[in-house]
Amino acid sequence: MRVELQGGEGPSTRPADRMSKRLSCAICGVRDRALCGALAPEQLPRLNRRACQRHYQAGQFIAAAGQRQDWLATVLSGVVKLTRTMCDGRQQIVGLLFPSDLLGRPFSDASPFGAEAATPVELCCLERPYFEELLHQESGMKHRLLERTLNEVDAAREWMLVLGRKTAEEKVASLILLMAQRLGSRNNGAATERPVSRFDLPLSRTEIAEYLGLRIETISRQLGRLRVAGVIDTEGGRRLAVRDMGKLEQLAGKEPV
Amino acid sequence: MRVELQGGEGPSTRPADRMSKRLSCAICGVRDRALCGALAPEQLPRLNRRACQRHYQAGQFIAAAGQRQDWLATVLSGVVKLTRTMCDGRQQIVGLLFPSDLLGRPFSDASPFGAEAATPVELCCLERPYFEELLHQESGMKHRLLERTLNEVDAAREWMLVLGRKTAEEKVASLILLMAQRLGSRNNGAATERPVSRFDLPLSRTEIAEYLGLRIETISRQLGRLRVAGVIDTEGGRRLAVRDMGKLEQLAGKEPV
DNA sequence: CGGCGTATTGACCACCCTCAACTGACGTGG
DNA sequence: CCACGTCAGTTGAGGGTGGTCAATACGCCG
Repeated sequence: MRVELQGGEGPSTRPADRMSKRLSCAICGVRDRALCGALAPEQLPRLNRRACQRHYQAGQFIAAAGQRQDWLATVLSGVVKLTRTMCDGRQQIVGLLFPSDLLGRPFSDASPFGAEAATPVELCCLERPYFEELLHQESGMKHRLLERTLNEVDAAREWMLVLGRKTAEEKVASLILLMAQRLGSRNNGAATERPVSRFDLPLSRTEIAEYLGLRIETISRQLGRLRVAGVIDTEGGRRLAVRDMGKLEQLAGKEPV
Repeated sequence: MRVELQGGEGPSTRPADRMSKRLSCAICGVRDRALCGALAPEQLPRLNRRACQRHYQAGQFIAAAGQRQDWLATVLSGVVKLTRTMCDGRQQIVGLLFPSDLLGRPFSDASPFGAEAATPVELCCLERPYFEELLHQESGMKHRLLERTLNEVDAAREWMLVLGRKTAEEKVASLILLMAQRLGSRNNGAATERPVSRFDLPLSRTEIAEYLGLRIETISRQLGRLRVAGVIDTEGGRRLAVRDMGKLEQLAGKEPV
């Protein structure tokens, strides 16, 4: 198989599909941060033609655990949760994907984890064989994937500390902090942004509990405690405002150094 | 910087260092599984000259969290634990490295995790700049690293289920199962081997507790329960024998499918 | 308004933590 | 040779955090 990508066709000769505007890499909001940001602008039109957009409603399944998945995707908008379920129904959220993150397990047909839309989600999908061939030809893209994956290992291990050693209060505080960091104003997903102090939680109480290894009632109680302590404000079910970021970090058990 | 690797010098012309035998890639027991297994045999002598072996006793620190680490290494023998510590002393083991695993965080000076020898450890070290340059030149090696890192993400996420959702008994059973899988007879570290039913735990009770998010007393009690249930035998502190592997898997909450 | 799903609050309790004492192996030194 | 200290592991008693079950409140929509 040979992926043709170099022969950048001239401008304004793109195929006459009506959806091309919605798929255009040129105006893609996450390209600079996604894997495809490693490609040169001339390569985009061809990539564009192989990409296909998919939409999911909140709660919809994107991929089942252990199932064969014949495409991979970049998250364009929304939040995707990766889950692991035991046979008796106990479930753990093992990761969250934000815009620009890659969904899918390269070089392996089936992932042991399920993927589910936590909010409405837009994906930009590529067929698996095409995607993997692209990786082999574009070493810059492969390098980006490697860096991303290394960061994900670090993040997963960091979360192991949360799950294994923190109290319920620290867990909830850690989650709020994580959300405040990743839900940057417009550039959702960037980790380096300054934390935002007012946002909608992309997860229900049940999902928060599944991410923190707690029960839903415990989440409610701890959020209540944080509210009466003046650390946060909760307005309705999902709207949340951080009143005292320093205190929140302290409660999350963040290292001083 | 240009890493010279291709010019394979002829046989029997190797430099007259007295330690070369102990460093020889030719007789290295983990090469086929380690990153350097992606290199052609002709490339080994030069790699050999840049590699340096280090030894650690059990309990010795290899790298401190947040500290700059100017080399990376392949684990030749022994078990390395990766730890994350909170300012009040609570500690979580976030990963274990077995022979052939890579120690260190490529493309980033400092890792947020500490590395400590759980058993006596032998490392095969390369300077960071040399290692990273090698990765750029040898795409096969880079690809191996990518696959390895993807597997590590999966393993870390799998462990998040253990930490977040399993009971103490299931946690201990899961750990024994993990050890039985990774401590293969001679090829320590290979994940695909059939589980071995008799081995020495590479971790103390305290370390097991730190890996499972439990207390040392709970470990003792759960091991006791597994022993009276006839699932395992404990002979002295660390020697352990699995009497009923099926029951152990069941207790670990392993999915049937 | 009534029905439904999600979130909150309360009462009770179990699992695991905490603290403490004890055992056994090992090494040192009188 | 045994006394002694140390360290890792075991065992026991009691308590606290978070789980469980149930009732209630709230938001959404027909």
